[in-house]
Amino acid sequence: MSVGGGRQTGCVHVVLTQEPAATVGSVAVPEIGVPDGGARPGEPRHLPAAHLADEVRSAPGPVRWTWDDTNKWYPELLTAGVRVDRSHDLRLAHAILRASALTAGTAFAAAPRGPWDGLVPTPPGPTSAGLGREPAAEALFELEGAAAVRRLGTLRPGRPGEGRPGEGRYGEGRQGEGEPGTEGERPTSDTRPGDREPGDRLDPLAELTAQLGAVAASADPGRLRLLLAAESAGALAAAEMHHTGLPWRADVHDAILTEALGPRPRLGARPERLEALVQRIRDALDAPPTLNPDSHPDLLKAMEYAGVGARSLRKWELERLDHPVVEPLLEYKSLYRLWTANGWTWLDTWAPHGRFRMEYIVGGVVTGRWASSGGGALQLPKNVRGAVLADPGWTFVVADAAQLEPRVLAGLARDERMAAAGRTHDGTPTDLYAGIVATGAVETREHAKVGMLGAMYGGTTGVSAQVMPKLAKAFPDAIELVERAARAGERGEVVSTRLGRSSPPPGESWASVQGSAFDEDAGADAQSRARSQTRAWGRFTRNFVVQGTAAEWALCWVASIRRRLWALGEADIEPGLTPEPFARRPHLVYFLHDEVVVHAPVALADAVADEVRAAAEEAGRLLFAGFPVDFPLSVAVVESYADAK
DNA sequence: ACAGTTGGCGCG
DNA sequence: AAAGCGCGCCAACTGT
Repeated sequence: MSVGGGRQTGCVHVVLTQEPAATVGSVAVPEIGVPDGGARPGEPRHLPAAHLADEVRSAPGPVRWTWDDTNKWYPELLTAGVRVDRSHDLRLAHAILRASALTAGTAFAAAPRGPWDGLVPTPPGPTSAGLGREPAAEALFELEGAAAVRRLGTLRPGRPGEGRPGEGRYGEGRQGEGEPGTEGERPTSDTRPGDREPGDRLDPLAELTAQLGAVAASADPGRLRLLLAAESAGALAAAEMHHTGLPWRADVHDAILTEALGPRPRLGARPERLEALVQRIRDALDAPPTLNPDSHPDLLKAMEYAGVGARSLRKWELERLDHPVVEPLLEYKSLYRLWTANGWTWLDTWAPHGRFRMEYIVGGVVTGRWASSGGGALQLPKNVRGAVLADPGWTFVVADAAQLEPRVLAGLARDERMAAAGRTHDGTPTDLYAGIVATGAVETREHAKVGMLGAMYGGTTGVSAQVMPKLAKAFPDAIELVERAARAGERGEVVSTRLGRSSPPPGESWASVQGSAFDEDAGADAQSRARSQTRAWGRFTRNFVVQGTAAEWALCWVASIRRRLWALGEADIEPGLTPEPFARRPHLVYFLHDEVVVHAPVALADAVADEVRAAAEEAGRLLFAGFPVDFPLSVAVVESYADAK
């Protein structure tokens, strides 16, 4: 493939652009950080969409495939059995670079809103949008060009269980900048469909050039470069996990449900175990058969009438009461949750053919964590994890980072004492909370844990508040870092993670609430509202630096695991249900903030475990080079996810 | 009839 | 013990 004049040693960007006539043009520019800093595009080549997989497969050297949105391109390539090694997701990179404090003052940050601002993520899975596979798509491309691409990006193949939850999450257009800052409001964005002009068109090459310029001009190009590479690698991993899916045994899931709830009921009916509990609840409350336990107002009224003395239905509050209704009600709530959130309907909708194909939204959380849409990929309850069973001849390597956030805090603050608490005298990594106890700072592991959580979340009450001063004395650097982040947030300032992802500014209504508190005639309630809002934002920024940096560690970890697993090569094994290009290779199947699950041929399990550990060390080095903080994992090789930990 | 909010709980 | 961070999802409820 002729990738143009920018080709040097190392990695080039190849920019994929959707052309109006359903062709794919590719353009090459020098990699980030070439001496002149400029982008020198090669001649664009136009080729039929159907040829792209071959193009990628036969790329002669290291290429960073650069595209507007990973999910518009990669699913089709995976379906064709082609894996991409490196990528640059312009949408994700744009969002980071626009907000980062490291690029403040660059032309990129100062530019007015454009078509790349607030793009709505494309859902995963092969769709008509990327490569124009479907005839209808091609026709539209010819008619309307890029505008049609965007519209088609919102279409998706039908699924079992139409009208599935979360459908409205994806859509045309862009997201607004968001106006966070009203009381209790989180800094997430609202969709503002329709505010893109019809003539707007994404120009990936121009955007890449602008992004490379912003990185080069930033306060720390190295960190941003790492962040963008990790974010994009995460997008590849997420698309691959959707492609392969998480092994899911419907028969085992059904057995779990039947055991807990009774046999699957006819549509619209309660399972028999739930029905029996409803009877017990009604009896205990002396309530009529019309009492609907799913209606909070109804139930609270009936409980008040029966003199139970509950003012809410929260589990922890019910547990404190002494009344015959408590036990059946708590059990009902728990089983009801299983039934509605992860019952037979969920199984049919999300894991119909031996795989749960989760939809991750990379960068979907302000802190940089992944979000998910539909299926609740990040909330898989422990009681159904037994259905996650490896294919015959395969096994799972499950790994999670031990005490990730406090260790990240130690690294961020370069707190040598806290880092040292995470290992024994001979340097072996150990339980960080036990290590904190060993320093004499606090008395019990539970105190160490609650204290650290309080420090990172902004806890102000209970044990957490009691222990904090002790921690501050023993680990002044770490505590100082989160306290400073909190104070910055209270002043309305932006804070940043290790690699340069920055928190959103508080927003206009925040300022107006603050302003009204300073009025001459400000009432006490206005002042207290402002104060409470200020503190809430401080807790947000306090947590942002830790949670966000932990997310960066996890991104680097996943990126490294992904690369290392591929390097392990193929095993001599029956593919099972896993599609190419992973049919005979170990591959990531699940990611949960600080935990991964790798589906691996049994013969490779030990090698996989080694690579996962090596990847954790690599992630630590990438973020905190030269600072001695460890990121130990607990690793288990198991047939069932339920058996991990 | 439909969209947005609320209370509650699942996960880290 | 039950609040301090970040989410998604459900059903019921509220607003239009």
